[in-house]
Parts: sequence; C-alpha cells; structure tokens
Amino acid sequence: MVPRTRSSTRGQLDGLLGYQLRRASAAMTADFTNELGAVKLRPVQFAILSLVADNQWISQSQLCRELSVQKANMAPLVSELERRGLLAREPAPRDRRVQMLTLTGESERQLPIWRKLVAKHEARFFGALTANERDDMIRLLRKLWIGDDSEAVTTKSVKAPGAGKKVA
Amino acid sequence: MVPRTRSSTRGQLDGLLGYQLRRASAAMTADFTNELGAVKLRPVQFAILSLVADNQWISQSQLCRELSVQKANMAPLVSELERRGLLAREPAPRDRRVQMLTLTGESERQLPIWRKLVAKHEARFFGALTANERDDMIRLLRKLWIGDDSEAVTTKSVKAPGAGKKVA
DNA sequence: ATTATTAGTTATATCTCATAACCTTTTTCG
DNA sequence: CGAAAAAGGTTATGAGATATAACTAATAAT
Repeated sequence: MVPRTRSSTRGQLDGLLGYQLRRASAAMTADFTNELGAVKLRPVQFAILSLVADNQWISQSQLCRELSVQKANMAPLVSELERRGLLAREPAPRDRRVQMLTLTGESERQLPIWRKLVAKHEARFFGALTANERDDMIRLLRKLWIGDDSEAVTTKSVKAPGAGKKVA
Repeated sequence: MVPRTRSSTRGQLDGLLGYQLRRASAAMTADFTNELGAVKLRPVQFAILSLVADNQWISQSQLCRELSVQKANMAPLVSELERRGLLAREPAPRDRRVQMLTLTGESERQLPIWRKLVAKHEARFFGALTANERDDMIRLLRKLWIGDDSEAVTTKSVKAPGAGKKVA
C-alpha cells in the first residue's frame, strides 16, 4: 500500500494556504457531486433551494447578493429549477420588476431528503476532522469571505458618473 | 457600517462546512486573479511552474498525479506554457514516451517575482487570520484532500477485459 | 510474442463565472 | 412634473475548469 509514486516534492506549493484551500474545495465538490449527482443537484442549486426554503418570496436579486452569483448567471439557474418544477416564480405585487421565488410542493417534499444527503456528504468528507476542528474551520472560513460584497450583481452601470466607490 | 441589506437568513446553509469552503475558495481565487492577472498566471499555471521548479525533469504524468489534473487537461496547459516560453519539454532518454519538463531561463528569472506576488496575495487574503489560525487552517485543509489519489490520470483503458478495478 | 499498461494527445461536452447589451419598472431629483 | 439614474431581470457570449472517449506510441508483463 505504498502511496504510489509520491517521489516528487510539492515544496513551496504545499505551504500555500491558497493552494490547500483550492485543493480541499475541489475535493469537497467532487464528494458533493458524488452524493447528490443521482438527484441532479449541484452545490449552487442546492444553495438556491435551501435559501429559498429559509426565505420564502426572496427575489432573484437577493439571492444573487446572498450567494455572490451574478444576475446574468442566476437567470438560467432559476429557469432550470423552474423548468424542473422545483421553484416557482411569482411577480411581486408592489414592484413589477421583481420575481419572487418559492418552493413548489415537489421541492418542499424533496428538500428534507436532499438535506439528509448533504449531511451525509458532510459527515463523510469532513469526517477526518474532530468536532472541534470542524467548528474551528467553519469559523475561520467564514472570516475569509464574509463582507466580501463582491458585487455579484455587477453591471454597475458606471456609465458617465465616475464617482464610483473605488472597487479596488 | 451596517452590512447592507443582509435581511435574509442564510439559515441552514450557513452552517455547512462545504458551503463555507466553496465560498472561501471562490473568494480566494478571485483575489489570486486580482494579484496575478497582470502577469497572466492562473492558479493552476502557477502550481505547475512552482512544481517544475522544485522538481526538475518531472514528467507530465507526475504533474497530473501531484495536482490531480487529468492528463487530457494537462496537455494543453503545458503546451500553452511552452508556447509562452515558460516551460520546456524534453523527451526522456530512458523512456521515449515521457516528456520531461523544466523551466526556461525566462521562467527561472520570473518565478521569484511571481512567488512574491503570491505571497502578497496570501498575506492580503488571509490577513484576517492570525498566524496561529493560519497554521491551524493549513493543517486542517491538508487533512481533507491528502491521500485523495483521485485518479486524475484516468482513461483507465478498460477496453475489453472487464477485470477492471471497479472505477465506481 | 502477444497482451496489458502507461505517457501523451486531440476532441468534445458540461459547468462556472465574467462582461456587455438590452428591456422594463422604480426612484431620484432638478 | 418629467428627465435621468438606478435596480430587477433576460439573453448572448466568451473564457476557464473539468470529465470522458478515442487514439497513437512506447514500455512492461507473462
């Protein structure tokens, strides 16, 4: 059971947090897909449904902000979930631009099951960590991107007025 | 300094390690691109060059295993770096199938500079963490994917003989 | 020697994510 | 009030990431 030909040195690379983060995230996504591939739910789709479940009548724009997904990418995502009968769009009465979102009977029924699958995936993938380590990690990870406010809704309409807030 | 319109509840989602990992990794990649976009180096390209620097004459296959990149995807990656004069391919004398890789004078010269840029990016992005927290995080992240051995070299040549090792 | 394996390439399909252009509806403000 | 700006949403498009399949050439196994 020799670890194959691990002869080379990962050297500098191995000490980079960014590299470790990227690799861990990729492995996690693969494991997620492995668990929820059968029900055809990708991480972002699960995130959308989960968020709609916890915030009924949330608008697509709000979703975009919460998930840092650009509106141009959110449209087809929501459309597909709608097409599959997992999400319903409802025009907002007070603002006719807004599409309010809600779960359907079908997704309402399935979501608890999917959440169990996700929980199973999490237990498996993060099983290498102790409960304390998991708490630490979630706390640390959250510090890295919270407050990102990475536009995500872009197309900032920075046409003429250059008074932009210096996006850096 | 109110956190904008954080009116909705991330609810269940927020407690998922996988979600946090995915968001943090995405934010990190964006920051990396922001720092090294000017020199046209993506994370995977930097990883390749860094690894070749630390392991001269490494083969593409070894690179694939180290980085969990499939050979079908590695080929064009290496080709582009070669085209840009940052990597040189040298047929191995003992095994004419193998392409041994090495840095060029140009990349040898630039790599220290690029490493400094990466260090700057890491300092900025992970600056929200203390030194101890960073040590913790790198240790925890490593536990998540090390030993993955996720094939990555696939195309298992499972032609006729079904005695394959059950790729799952 | 035949067979299986390994290194590498090319082609292709999906997913992710960013930009731009556009329409419609509100909101802001002179 | 009315024009301009801003916000919600859609479509189109391109680059990057990543997975599979099919293939050639060279080496290893039995």
